[in-house]
Amino acid sequence: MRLPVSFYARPALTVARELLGTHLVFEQGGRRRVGRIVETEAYVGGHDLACHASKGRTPRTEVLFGPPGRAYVYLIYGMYHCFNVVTDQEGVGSAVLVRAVEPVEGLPGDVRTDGPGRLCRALGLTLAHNRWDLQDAALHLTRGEPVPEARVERGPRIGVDYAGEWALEPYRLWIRGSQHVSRPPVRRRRERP
DNA sequence: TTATCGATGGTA
DNA sequence: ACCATCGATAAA
Repeated sequence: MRLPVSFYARPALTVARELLGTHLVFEQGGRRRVGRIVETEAYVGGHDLACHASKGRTPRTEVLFGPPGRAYVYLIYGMYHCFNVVTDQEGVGSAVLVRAVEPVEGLPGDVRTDGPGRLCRALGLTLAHNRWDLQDAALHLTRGEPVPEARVERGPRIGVDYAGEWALEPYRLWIRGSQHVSRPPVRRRRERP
């Protein structure tokens, strides 16, 4: 049930695809929160100028080069967190950013989990969870209903314009039609009251 | 509806 | 100085 290390020990783009539909589980203070992953982004290695690993090995990026199946959580704009899973072989600085989940368990029905910052806030993920092993009973991923290829949509990654050509690569993946994807490609029409 | 702007702190 | 974001506000 829990995704094994072999799941993560593949190229980031492959993991980003396979992560769609899986469940992100985080337990803290006796509270269990679960979200179904509906949107991801692959950061494929040190040669990928959008990937933090392109800055080289630093105290912050070291975890990206470490063994697969660990959490990479960082602080962005001083107030939000982004949750990634480290992928590929040890020595390859790559990861997959989880950009949105659909509430499954332990989350108020009205809480927003679309967007990397919002989902971390909703689940309670912070810098304290950086470098955690994703085999941890309190933080891991589990299998979900497989998502057929026809339901997978791809496009450029968000917020990485500084990365030049790399910003154009279609490394953002999401489940077509999900109401929980951040910045839907087809502008969500307002529900009629 | 889209566009702009500022909060806020780790990292280098 | 920069930043893999968000939410408030303004403009239209």
